[in-house]
Amino acid sequence: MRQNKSFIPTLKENPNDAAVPSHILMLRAGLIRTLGAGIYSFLPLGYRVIKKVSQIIREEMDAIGGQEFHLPALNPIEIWQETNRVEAFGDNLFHIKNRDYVLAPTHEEIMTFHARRALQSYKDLPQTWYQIQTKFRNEPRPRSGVLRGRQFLMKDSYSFDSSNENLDASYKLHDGAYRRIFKRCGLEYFVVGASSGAMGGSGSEEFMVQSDAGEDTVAHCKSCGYSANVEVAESVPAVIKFNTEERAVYEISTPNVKSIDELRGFLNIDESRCAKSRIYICNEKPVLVLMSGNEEVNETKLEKALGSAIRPAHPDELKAISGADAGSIGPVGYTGTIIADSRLFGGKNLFSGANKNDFHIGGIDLARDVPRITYYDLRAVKSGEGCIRCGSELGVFTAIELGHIFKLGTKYSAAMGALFKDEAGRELPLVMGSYGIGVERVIACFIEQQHHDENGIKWNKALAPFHIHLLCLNMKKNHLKEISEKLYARLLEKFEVLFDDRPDATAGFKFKDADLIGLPIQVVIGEKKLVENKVEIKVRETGERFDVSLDDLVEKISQLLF
RNA sequence: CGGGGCGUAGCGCAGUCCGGUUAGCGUGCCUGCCUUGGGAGCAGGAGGCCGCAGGUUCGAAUCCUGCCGCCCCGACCA
Repeated sequence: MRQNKSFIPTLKENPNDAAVPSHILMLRAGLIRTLGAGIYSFLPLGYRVIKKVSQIIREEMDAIGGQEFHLPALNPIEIWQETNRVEAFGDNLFHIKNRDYVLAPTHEEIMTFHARRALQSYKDLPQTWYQIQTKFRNEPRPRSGVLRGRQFLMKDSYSFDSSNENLDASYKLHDGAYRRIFKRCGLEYFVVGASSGAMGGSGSEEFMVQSDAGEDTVAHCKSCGYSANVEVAESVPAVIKFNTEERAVYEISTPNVKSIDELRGFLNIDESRCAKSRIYICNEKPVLVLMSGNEEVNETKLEKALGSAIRPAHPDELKAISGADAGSIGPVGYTGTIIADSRLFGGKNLFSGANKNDFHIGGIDLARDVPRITYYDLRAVKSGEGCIRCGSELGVFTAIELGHIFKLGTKYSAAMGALFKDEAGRELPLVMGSYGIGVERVIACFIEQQHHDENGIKWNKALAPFHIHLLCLNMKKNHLKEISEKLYARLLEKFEVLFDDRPDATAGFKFKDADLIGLPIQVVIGEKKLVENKVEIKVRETGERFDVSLDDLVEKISQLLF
C-alpha cells in the first residue's frame, strides 16, 4: 500500500486521554480513533491487524471442526427472557428504546435458539459453532483503551454434545485451539483454572497474559505453570524460625503502640515475632483472626475457612468483643472463636495485644496458651514465595483475561428446551460449552507485553498490518524514486508492503513514523547507500541495521521473516 | 454509583485564582522559496459558539447555578 494517499494519521504527541501504553500507541500509530467512552473506530491500519488476528482464530477454529456463523447483534428481548438473563445482566445489557430489542452481549441464547430447531438427534452431534462479532456491554466504567470497551469484538464459539464425556472432548479441542491461537499471535500466556461462577457449569479455564493494565491479580509459576487468582492462590512461604526459649507470658506497657510496625519498633524485635489480630463478624458472631507479623487477611480464604460470609468488625464493636480497641487485641484471654494463619503453627515467644488498651503480651506459646486455635491458610500469596507444586519462585502480578472456556452443561439448553433424542429414544437437553476470545485484547495485550518501546510498536510477522515498511527517503530525486518503485513492485510479489512514498516528508520524519507504526522490517532507500547499489534494512524488534545489496534484498528479508 | 482531575484551533498546552485591548504559545495545515539519513529552515497565511444552557455585571474563557462529555482511583465486571 502506498502511504502517500493512505489514511494513517500518526500523532507526534501523546493524546491527552490515554494512559496505558497500548492505548497511547494505538492512537499514535493511527490504528484507532475514539468515538466515545469505550467506543473505538478501527482505521485502515488497525483493521488490518484485526483481520490478522481474526484469521489466525478462524484457521484454528476451523481446524477443530468449527463452523463460522454471522449472527445479529440486535436480539428480540424475549429470547433473553427465556434464560432469565435480562435480569442477570441487569444494567450491563444495552436495551433498545423504541422496540423490544437488546444488543447482544454474548450469544448463548441465539446459538441455542438455532440449535433447538436444528439439532434433534444424537446423530447430529457434536457441533461447534462460532462467530467473530461485535458484542455490546454497558460497562459502568470503560477503561484502558480497547481493553475494556462498551463495544468489542469477540470470537465466541459454542459446542453441542450428547453427553458430559463428549463435552469434555469438545472442551479439550478448544483448549488446544486456544493454546495454538495465542502462541501463533506471539503472546506469552498462561492458564488459570477458575470456578465458573455465574455462568454455571462444571469447569472453566481463563487464558491470561501479564499486564500492568490488568484487572486481576494472579500468582503464576513459570516453571510448572501453576496459576491461580491471588484470592485463592496458595504458596509455600518461608518458614518462620520461632524463638524457642521457654518462658511464661508477661504483660508489657506499650503506650500508644497500635500498629505492628510500631510494636516492632517499640520492642526492637523482628516482625515475625508479632501476631496480628483482626476481628471479623461471621454469622453475627465475632471471630479473632491471627496473622503472622503484618500480613493481611485474605478475606476470600477466610470465608472459605469459616464456610460463610464475613465482614470486618466495626471499630465501635471491638471493645465490647475483646475489651480493647484495635491495636491492643490479642489471643491470650480472648474467649471467642480464634483461627490463625497456618504460618503461625508452633509459634512460641510471640508478642500480641493484651485485650487491654496500651498493653501487649509477650512470651506467648500458641500451643500452650491458646490451645483452641484452628489453623488455615489465610494469607495472600506474595511474589517470591515457593510454588506449592514445584517449589520454584512464584510471581504475583496483574493480568488480563484474553480468553475463557466454559463447560456450560445444560443450563441454557434446558431453560430454552433445546432437546435431542439419544440412542435409547430419550429426550435430553443438549450439553453445551461456550468459549470466548477478546480480539482487541489480543492486540492491546500484544503491544503491552514488551512489544513496544519509547518510539512505538514492535509488531511480529503474525500480527503486523504489513510485513515491510519501504522508505524512500527522497521521492523528489528521480533515480531514488525509480529504484524505490521497482523495489516496491518486486517486494509486493512476496510480502505485504507499506511504501512510504510521501514526496514532502523528510527522512527523519519517515524514520520516526516507521518506528511508531512498528512494522517488523524497514527497508531504507537513500542516496548514501545506493551509490554502492545497497539499501539499509532495519529490524524493528532489535534495532539492528545493516546494508544489503539490491540483488540480495528479497532473499535476506525472507530469511528475516520466515 | 462514590472520590479526584480535565474540557480554550486538527493535536499538545498557557490564560481562569484577582472579570477589562483584536484570546495566546508549540506543533500540524495552506502558499512560496529552500531542504531530504532521525519529527529541517525562512517568509507569508488560514483556522476558535473558550463543552452546553442559564444567571451576575457596563463588560464573562475568567464569577455563580445547572447540565453534558472525557480521563484516573474505587465499587462493579464475561
